[in-house]
Amino acid sequence: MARANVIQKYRDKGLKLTPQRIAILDFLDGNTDHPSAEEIFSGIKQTNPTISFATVYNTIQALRERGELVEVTIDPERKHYDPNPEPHHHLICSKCGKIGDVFEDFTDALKLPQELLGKFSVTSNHVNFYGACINCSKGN
Amino acid sequence: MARANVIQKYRDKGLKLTPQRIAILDFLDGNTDHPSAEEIFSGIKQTNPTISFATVYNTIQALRERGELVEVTIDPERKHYDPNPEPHHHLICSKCGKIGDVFEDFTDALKLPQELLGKFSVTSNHVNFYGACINCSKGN
DNA sequence: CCGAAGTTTGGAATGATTTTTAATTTAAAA
DNA sequence: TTTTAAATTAAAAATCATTCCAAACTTCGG
Ligand SMILES: [Mn+2]
Ligand SMILES: [Mn+2]
Ligand SMILES: [Zn+2]
Ligand SMILES: [Zn+2]
Repeated sequence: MARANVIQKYRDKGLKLTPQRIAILDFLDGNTDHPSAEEIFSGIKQTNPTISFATVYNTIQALRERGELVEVTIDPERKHYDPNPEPHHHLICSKCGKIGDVFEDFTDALKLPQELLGKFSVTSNHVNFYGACINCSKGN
Repeated sequence: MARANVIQKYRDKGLKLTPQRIAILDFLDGNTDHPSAEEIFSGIKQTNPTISFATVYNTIQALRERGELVEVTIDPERKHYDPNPEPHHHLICSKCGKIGDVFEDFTDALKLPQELLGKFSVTSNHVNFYGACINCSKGN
């Protein structure tokens, strides 16, 4: 998305747009790396050397409240963030930790077994695929 | 499993069996609640008032190294632990946070889309089902 | 029993994340 | 523009789960 459009989009959502926020939005726009807060912070710091962690966390929260950013709970060490709020699944490389996307709806296949049908009503599902990314498969 | 058998099982794995460890093993044996470290700690403290958090974490680690306990990374706030190391999937109640088990192998249904086949080699998968447990559905 | 090796403990340290603070900046209305 | 309330910022402090540490204590084989 063009930067001007990104800015317009968030202005419409009632976000006051500061240079730091624009840098964060810019960094996240189209980003499929599932960065952690720290990774967002250091990515931004290159162009905004004075940005603080609080600003990163504040903005993460503002975006989450507006449904524009999703917390990804896959890495036991830290939270990661996904600027794509569409439901999708993830690949996790057990070697390098890289998180990739899988856009496919498995809902039809993911039926609960009989004995659980009356005990839990499912509203959504999320699949994690563990294995090795191509990079880590090669250098094995 | 009978307590004597549990003890034998871990002795065979080279674990020195202290009263604290036995209490933890006892607490975990057959437990399907996916407790956090804190929940293990307070569950044990009733009968072992002097136990420390470090012991709980030490034992968690010892059991994990022996493949007897699995870290569950579902709750963004804290780690949970599952004494069932068999591959299986989870139900997460979005209301009360309760984590339940789903014993069913969806592997055949969970094929990566064409374009990812050459980019990632999957070794395992894990499905999280989100929704409402029967308790939370009723009191809705 | 003895002793080596492993374990427990309480407290301190760590690391990610959140909250607080006081000063600054902004949006939006006049 | 000017005003003003609300939002934002950077830095510091607080929080919370988890890990580390050094000293005291157990376990278990011999
Ligand atoms: Mn994603
Ligand atoms: Mn389970
Ligand atoms: Zn990799
Ligand atoms: Zn529930």
